[in-house]
This record gives sequence, C-alpha cells and structure tokens, in this order.
Amino acid sequence: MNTVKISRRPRRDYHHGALRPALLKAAVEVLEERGLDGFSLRETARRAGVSPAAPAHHFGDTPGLLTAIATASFVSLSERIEAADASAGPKRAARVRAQCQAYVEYAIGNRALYDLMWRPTLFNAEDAQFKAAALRAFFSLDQAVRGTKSIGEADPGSAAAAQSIACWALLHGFARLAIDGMFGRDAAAAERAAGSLLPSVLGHLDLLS
Amino acid sequence: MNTVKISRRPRRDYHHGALRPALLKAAVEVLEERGLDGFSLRETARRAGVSPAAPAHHFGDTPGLLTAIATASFVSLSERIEAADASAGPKRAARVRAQCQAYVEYAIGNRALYDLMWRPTLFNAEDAQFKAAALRAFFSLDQAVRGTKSIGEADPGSAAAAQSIACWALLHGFARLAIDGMFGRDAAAAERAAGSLLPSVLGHLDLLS
DNA sequence: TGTACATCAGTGAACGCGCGTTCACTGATGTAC
DNA sequence: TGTACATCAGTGAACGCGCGTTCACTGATGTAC
Repeated sequence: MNTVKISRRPRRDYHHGALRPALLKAAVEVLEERGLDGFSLRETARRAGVSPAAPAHHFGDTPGLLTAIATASFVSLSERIEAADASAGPKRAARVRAQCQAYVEYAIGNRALYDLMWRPTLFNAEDAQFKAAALRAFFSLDQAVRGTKSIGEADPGSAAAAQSIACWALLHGFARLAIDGMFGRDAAAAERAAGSLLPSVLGHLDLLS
Repeated sequence: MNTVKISRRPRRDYHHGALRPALLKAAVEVLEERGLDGFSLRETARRAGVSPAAPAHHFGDTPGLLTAIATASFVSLSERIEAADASAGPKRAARVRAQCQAYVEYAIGNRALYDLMWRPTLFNAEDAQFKAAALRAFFSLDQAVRGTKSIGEADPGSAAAAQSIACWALLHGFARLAIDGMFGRDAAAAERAAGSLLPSVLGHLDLLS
C-alpha cells in the first residue's frame, strides 16, 4: 500500500553542493542592487535560497564574506589591466594609457564592487590574499609607468614610486568623481562624460604629455 | 511652610536655546569617534543631552542633518583653500601648490567629514546649498589652475576644464589613498608618508613640472 | 557488496540589539491687548 | 504692568524593522571494514 510518504518530501537539495560560489554570486547581486550601504548577509542567504545561518559555515561572518569579494574584485581588476597592457604594444605611453582606461572602465562598470574595494573598514583588509590582490593591481600599473616588465620593489608608500602614485591617485580620484556623480547627475551621462574626459585628463600627467 | 516643590524640579532647560548648532557639534563628534558607518541620529541626540525626537524638529530626518554637515564641511574646505591661495602670492604654480596642500591637509585631518562629503547617497546631494558649497571648492582650485582670479563658467563635467579636473582628481585620489591606509597601516604613519609624498606627486602634473 | 558510523553541510527558531520615526503631550516663550 | 493665549521647542514612550549571530538539531555523504 502507499504509505504516508507524501507530506515528507525528500529534500534532495539539503546539501547544496556549491554553496560557496553561489553565496558569492548572490552577494554581488545584492551589492549591485542595493549598493554597499544596503548590503546584508541575510538578504544574500535569502537570495541563494538558503537559511540565514548557512553563510557562517563558509565565511565565518559578514566581514569574512566581504573580504572574499573584495579580494576577487581586485584580482579581476588586475586581470583586466594586465590584459589591456598586453595588447597595447611595447610603448610606455600606450601601455599606461591602456591600463588607465581599463582601470576606469572597471571602476565605473562595477560601482558597488569598487566601493567595497575601498572601504577597508567593512572587511579584513589585513588579509594576506587581499593585500596581495591589491598590490598586484598597483604593480601592474607601476611597471607600465616605469616602462619595464619587471616588478619593482617599491611599495606604494615609498617616495621612489611618486610617479606611479601620481598616476594611481589620478585614476582613483577620477573614477570616484565619476561614480559619485560629479560629471553628471544620472549614471549614464556621468559615464559618457567620464569616457570622453579621460584621455585629455590623462594628458596632464607629465609622463603622457 | 515649605511645600512639596522639591521633587518637581523646575526644568529651566526645557528649551535648549541653541539646539541646532549643538546637534551639529554632537553629530560631528559622533562621526569622528564612530566613523561614518557608525553614525546614528539617536547617539547624536543622546550626546546633545536631548530626546531622540528632538533632531527632527530642526533637520527633518537623518539625511537632513547630514546634508547640513556635508555643506558646512565643503564651506570650510573652501575657506581653507581660499586662504591658502591668498597667502601664496601671485604665481600660478605657487597658488596651485598651496591650495593642493591645504586640500589634502583638510581631508586627512577630517577623515570622517571627508568621507561624508563624498557619500552623496547618505544625504541630499541635490540640495542647492550643498551643490554651491561643493562647486565653490572646485572653482577655487579651477581659478588657480587657470591662473586667473575670475570665476570660470566651466562646470566640472566639461572638457574645457580637463586640466582642473586632472588636478582635482589627483588630489581627491591622493587623499583617499592616504585616508584608506595605502601609505601605511596606522593613521599617523600614513599621514606622515602622505605629507612627504605630496610635493613630488604634484610635480607629475604638467602644470607644475 | 553491504553496513556502521563519523563527518560534513545544512536547518530554522530564537536572541538581543540599536535604529529611525511617530505620537500625543507639555513646558516655556513671546505677543496683543 | 498684568493677563490670555497662540506658538514654539521640547519630551518620552512606543512602534516596527531588519539585522548578525547562536544554538541544538538533522539529513546526506563518504569512508573503513
């Protein structure tokens, strides 16, 4: 006879299988939709279709999750600017310009992630992998500015890197001005303005003029 | 005879008299102690010795209060850089350098306020007074960059202002890198590094080299 | 090939928290006569 | 100079909210024999 099995359905998805990446994906969605200030771990779990306690298993706590996302973001920023560098030919100015453009495009195209990357109070900025990812982006730019393909020993705080720091600060500031609406009230207009402004703005760096 | 007056004390402070400025002061303290992400209206009221409903009377809501503070901050930033400009003599390079240094000093010396000024999602960035205050700072820098004393008509988004935008972006980015700890882990060290780095970094702007 | 069991990856209810804002109210002030 | 009264600037209790995290638990998986 058919016994009562009906009401107790099998729950074959008790184990998600790939929850960690699913949570990362959901978290990025939440960031993009709600902005960094509207981020919440519960909403992330909800969106991944999982209980609010589940994320703790993979990331410990909220800063743990955000550290992972910030790190991944710096990694993909690095990949983008390295790719731009690779396809820019050997000339220093061309390399720098290519990296700068890729940098700003990434920032503007991924506002919420870019916000996160620069809000070290929200995650563990001392995490070794995070620091490595952030430095990787800086070193990529630094190499182009120096016109070499070898990694310099200079860290971002040392005077020897002044020219690279100038370039980085200009990029970072420009991206922030664009994101924060100084080039136009709505996002699309600001993005267009930023795109057409960037080349001439870069021309005011001594190494590109 | 002495009647019961004792328990009902007169509360001669029912009306504060100058609550608005007192709330602004308290809010700035809260911002400085807890950081922008830790700000709360209730804590501000508590610190001003007033009920949690009192601020609504003067500022409407939380964004209202923050709009007032962001505006006041841009005003005092403008005053600082204008003062630096005035005492720098007539030479263009000297004027620009003086304003730049004052700008970065303000940002680093008032981290929480500087954070707020650039987080337009937390207040009403379309407020006319706020916009005027922010533009005043930009125009001050713009005048020095152009080497004039007259206000240009160019807005920050127009291509004609590319050189001024480059300077502003460089300053803003540099200040943010310093505040966010890229020049050293503890605040004091980062501040020192920023101070010694700034002059050479500025030298990589074409108009100063 | 089958079984016992440890381990792993989830559940979902509950906790306590501080927040922004609302509401009906009341004490102090200042103005009109 | 005194009094009535409108207006103003506060009170403080209460509301509902969503949050991060904890806890005892349980279902599924995989390994040792």
